[in-house]
Amino acid sequence: MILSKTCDYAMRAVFYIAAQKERKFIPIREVSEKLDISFHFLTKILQVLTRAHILVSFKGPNGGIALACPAESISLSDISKAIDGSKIYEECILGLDQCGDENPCPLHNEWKRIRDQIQNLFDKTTFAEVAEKINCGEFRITNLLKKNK
Amino acid sequence: MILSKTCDYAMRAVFYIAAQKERKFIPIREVSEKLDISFHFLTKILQVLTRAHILVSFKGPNGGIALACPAESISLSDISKAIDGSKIYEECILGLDQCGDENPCPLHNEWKRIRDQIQNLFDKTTFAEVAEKINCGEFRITNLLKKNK
DNA sequence: ACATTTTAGGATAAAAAACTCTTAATAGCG
DNA sequence: CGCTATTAAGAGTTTTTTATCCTAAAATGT
Repeated sequence: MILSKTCDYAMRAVFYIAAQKERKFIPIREVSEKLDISFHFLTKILQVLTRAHILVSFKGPNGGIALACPAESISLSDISKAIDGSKIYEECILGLDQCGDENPCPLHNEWKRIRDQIQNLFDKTTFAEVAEKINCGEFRITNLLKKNK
Repeated sequence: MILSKTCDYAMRAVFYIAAQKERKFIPIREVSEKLDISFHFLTKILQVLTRAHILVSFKGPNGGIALACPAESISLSDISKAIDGSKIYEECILGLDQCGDENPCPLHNEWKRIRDQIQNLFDKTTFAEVAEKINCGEFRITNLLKKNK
């Protein structure tokens, strides 16, 4: 798993919010129900994004959360870095410290190429693009199967 | 982290063994000391590889572990699958179930391309190649810094 | 002022991953 | 045979990640 589960939840939540163009504040409860993510846990995760100024929140009736800036200016890597940190973009695939062009592991050169592609994908993909894809209806951000309960 | 820490240890251990061309059975203790991995933990991990018939083991004096087949015929993905399973080659980056060409998530197409490259790298890279790289001395499989103790 | 809706945050629990320890089994050697 | 070197196996612990629960604080409408 390249992204933590926490980060997956965060991404999907922000996808959902971004896809609600017109609306202002979306209650976390609604997001949690639509995406089938534990409300309390999601609340916690989104607090991190609010503190990182990626989202803004508003308490009280008609409250909820909203993007802090236009979806065009938020990239996937903003979320991934806020939740999981930058390590996926820097880390050695074998977990070695200071693996770089100077002291490479045997897979460094090959892995670096792939890692850069991941970074490039996450950097260049904005939530505006993803929101459009979702709203065109051909892509989903929910599970097909409900969790076992 | 794309590979679990356990899998990283396994990879490095097999790298080490593969790099000892001439020798037969290498004691796990030696591997654990050279790579600075907990002996008992490494033992556990390598048992999995032995049960998967990637390694063979021999108890008693002059015992140890060795590759079960020539290093040319063991690929990185053999180890990764034995330890972590195949999920990294199949999983959705957002953690959604059944994300494929039929019910894609918004990142499916892009992620699939990258995931296939990872699979390709792991499938095509054999331990013979890596062993050669290690023996030529330009690549390392150990940490530079000792763990905090 | 009060009730309602909502986020914020702490405290805790459950599950998974990483690591440790102890004991058993096996093989070789004197 | 009995000693030693070595892996095998399994129980037990710690740490990290994921998830739940409860109470407080803020905003709104009446």
